[in-house]
Amino acid sequence: MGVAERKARHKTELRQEILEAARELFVNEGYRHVSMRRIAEKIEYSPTTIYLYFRDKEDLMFQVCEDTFRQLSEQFEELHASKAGAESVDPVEYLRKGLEIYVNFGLNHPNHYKVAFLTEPERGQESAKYCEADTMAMRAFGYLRQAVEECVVTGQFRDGVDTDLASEALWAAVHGVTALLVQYPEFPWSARDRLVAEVINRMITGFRK
Amino acid sequence: MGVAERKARHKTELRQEILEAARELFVNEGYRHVSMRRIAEKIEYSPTTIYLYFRDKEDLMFQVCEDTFRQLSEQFEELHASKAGAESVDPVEYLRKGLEIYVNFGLNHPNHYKVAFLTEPERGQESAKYCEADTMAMRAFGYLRQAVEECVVTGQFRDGVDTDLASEALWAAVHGVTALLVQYPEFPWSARDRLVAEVINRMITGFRK
DNA sequence: TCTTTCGATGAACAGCGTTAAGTCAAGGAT
DNA sequence: ATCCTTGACTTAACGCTGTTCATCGAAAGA
Repeated sequence: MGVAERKARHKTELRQEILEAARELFVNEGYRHVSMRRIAEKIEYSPTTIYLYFRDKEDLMFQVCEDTFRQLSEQFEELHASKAGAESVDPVEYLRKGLEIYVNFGLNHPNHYKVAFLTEPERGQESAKYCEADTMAMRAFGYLRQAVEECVVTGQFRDGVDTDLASEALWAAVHGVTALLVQYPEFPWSARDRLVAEVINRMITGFRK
Repeated sequence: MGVAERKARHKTELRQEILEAARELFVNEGYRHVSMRRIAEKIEYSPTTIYLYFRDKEDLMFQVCEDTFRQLSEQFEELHASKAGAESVDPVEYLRKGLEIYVNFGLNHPNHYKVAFLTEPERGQESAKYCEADTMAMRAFGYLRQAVEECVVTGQFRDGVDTDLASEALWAAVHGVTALLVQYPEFPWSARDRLVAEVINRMITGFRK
């Protein structure tokens, strides 16, 4: 009964092919400027075929972003793993590195970041789709929260710092600088590195004892 | 020769009517979900008439946002004026109030905020349109910078704080929290007020002596 | 060989932003 | 009073869009 398996394999392959074509177009041209017909053309299938694999255009983009944010999670995991190897790591420095990874990830994948966080969602669809517990973006947020908690329990942070509140505030801050740099690259910002470091450092200083 | 004047008056009236209809639709339903045809229907004119008054849909939205951000500038001016009346004002508290005004403005005009800062711009058009020097948004940023400078020159901030860098960093932080709250209102954030205050307070603490 | 299954498609729908050509009333000129 | 011009406005259309539905056709099972 290898037939069903071969078919299934082909199905997942085609699905992957669609995802890759869509990713390339979305990343280079942005969500709004890519049509289903162009994606179909790129993979040399009919536009309707895509709908056999993805509910609609938004779902397709969501899956593309999931793949990308999986990479972000993996970078966090690498960081986590490197900590296990080292002798002893300053929890605050660990947190700082995580925040830097986050911002750099956004700067290196601007269109994914735009779509995931800077695109007006379709009406009626929950805007919080990317925020649901089982998404890659939320998994990444989990790493951030963990790093913050480490700072709290080891007494690096001031008394009374709430882990959840602090995590959200830090996320908001790094999201802010990432979003502005990604969306308005032409704006005469101070040097990117300096600005990113400034946001991260000032926030951390605000929390640190 | 009152004829030309009457015509000109009628023209500006109709222009205003279009702006108001567009504002209501955009604010209630979001940029992407409002069509030129629906705006035209609302004002009981043909869709093409709108193009006699605005270059295209994006230009129309830009003008709507300019009107709204003018309100933000006015709120900053009010704050500035209230300072002139008072005996002596702590520059840091003045800055904090400005930041709070900014965030609350975004939370009170979520769709304007989305369009101005969270909408993927059309291809080929400069994304930095809202960032050009003569826009209302940039005028508002000028107020922020001024408030930061006041903190720097009165010695409220740590040594070596760069006014431009600090202004951008603060803007990034408040933009971040505003953007996340506006875009993902369903996310189980900590209480809005607390989160906003956390971001602002930690940043200010990071700068303050 | 006949039937069923199901992935893929062509044609179509309703809507979009935008443009070119045309209409028609009002104002100025003779 | 008639003609001409101006210009605000509309009608019709173009080339798109995302999406759906009925249909086709090849491969698998009976």
